[in-house]
Amino acid sequence: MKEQLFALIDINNCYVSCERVFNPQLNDKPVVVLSNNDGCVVSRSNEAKTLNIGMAVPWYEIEKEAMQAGVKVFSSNYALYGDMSRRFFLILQQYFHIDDLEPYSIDECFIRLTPYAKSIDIEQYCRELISTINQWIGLPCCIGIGATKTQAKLANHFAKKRTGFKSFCFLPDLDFCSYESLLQETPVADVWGIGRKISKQLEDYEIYNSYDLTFANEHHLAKQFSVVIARTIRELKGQSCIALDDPAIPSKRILSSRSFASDLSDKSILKQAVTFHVNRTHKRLTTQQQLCACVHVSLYEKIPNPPYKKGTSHALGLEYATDDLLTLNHTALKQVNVLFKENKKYVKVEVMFTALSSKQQHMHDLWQPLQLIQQRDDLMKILLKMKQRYGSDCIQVGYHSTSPAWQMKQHHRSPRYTTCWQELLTISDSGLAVTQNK
DNA sequence: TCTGGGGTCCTAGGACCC
DNA sequence: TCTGGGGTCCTAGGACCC
Repeated sequence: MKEQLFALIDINNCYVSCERVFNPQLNDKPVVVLSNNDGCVVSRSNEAKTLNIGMAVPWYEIEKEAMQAGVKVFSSNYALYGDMSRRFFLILQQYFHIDDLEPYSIDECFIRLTPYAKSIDIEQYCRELISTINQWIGLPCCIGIGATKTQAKLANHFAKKRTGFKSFCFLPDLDFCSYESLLQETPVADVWGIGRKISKQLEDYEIYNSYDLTFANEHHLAKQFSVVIARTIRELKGQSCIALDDPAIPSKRILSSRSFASDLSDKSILKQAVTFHVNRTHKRLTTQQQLCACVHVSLYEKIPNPPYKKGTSHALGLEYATDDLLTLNHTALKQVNVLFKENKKYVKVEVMFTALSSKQQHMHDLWQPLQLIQQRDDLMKILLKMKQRYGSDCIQVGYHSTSPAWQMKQHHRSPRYTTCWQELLTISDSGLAVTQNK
């Protein structure tokens, strides 16, 4: 198999770096940016890191000490970060074809490098990119390159932490001994996909660093944990298992949530909050041109011990997938009535839409993406496409059993029947879903 | 009338990421 | 007294279908 190459580029200490662009006096000073409601630390400058200010630390825990140490603190300004991020991705598009880019977060992007490997000097090209980004929008970046996405992540980690690399690390160029010793010096929790819980549990298997994990028994660990860890091991060894995502594929879930500044127990205010979140979620739903199949509402109540809140949720499937705001809001509010309890203190509310396209994920490979077919012409187009793809004249037709009308499933389920291509020409019913006969 | 296997769909919850 | 706000994927288990 042909060797693949992935790069990961990201902005160093993104939010802090954005603040510094507009306030150069912050350079060389310890700076932190806080999350919503100034809850916890979400970005730190290197100077703040050396003061041992951890990521995601609750601000109230360190506020006093940090202020004494002269740390500059900012509430997050997502409009600013979003705008800087947009410029960052625009520059990337000048260097790589858009199909070779997978924006991974507001400040990170995976790049498919394989097509460029032969025609360019990769190191020179990447260093030029880093310097362009710095010159044009003032943001510092690092690039890591590996044969897999997990390796690229790791390489980016090295590029950032090891000054010797000077912001650029090309793993395939390292000799095996250097790679081995870097792996040994990297705690297993720093591997992409291995979090706090799993890394702790891995100690029972005498796996402490990335090297231990790379050469661990994949099948054994897969049994103990899940297939995810087996995939990570293969990726560490250079066997690519995680492909570049297609950014055109819309999200499966869209959610909006927020903690309240203070807890509340008034049902009508809670309903207002839910409506607010329905509005936000609905905006993203329509931007992505999706339909909502199911509305989930979660209310979080206050509890005395960490994590200080506990959620109860309720989901309601819609009879028809829709993007109608009034219907969605009505559905969400109904659930507040179900969930709400008098005398409880609520601290957070969440509204989530399951988008229609997620239904496709659960369907058999041979299912044509679920569509409600209103027009006979549309039906014919789909059937033609299926005929081309599967080369079959035999097609199964029925109301789809995964109609979003879960509550009314019994009413909507109809026997599927097998028919032939010619017969279908006479069908003009609406609300049909179509599948190839197995 | 009873039993069972194979499969799907859905929920809840856990772990991870930034 | 104070602990973001998005997302993803995976698993287990119950209900249901043929």
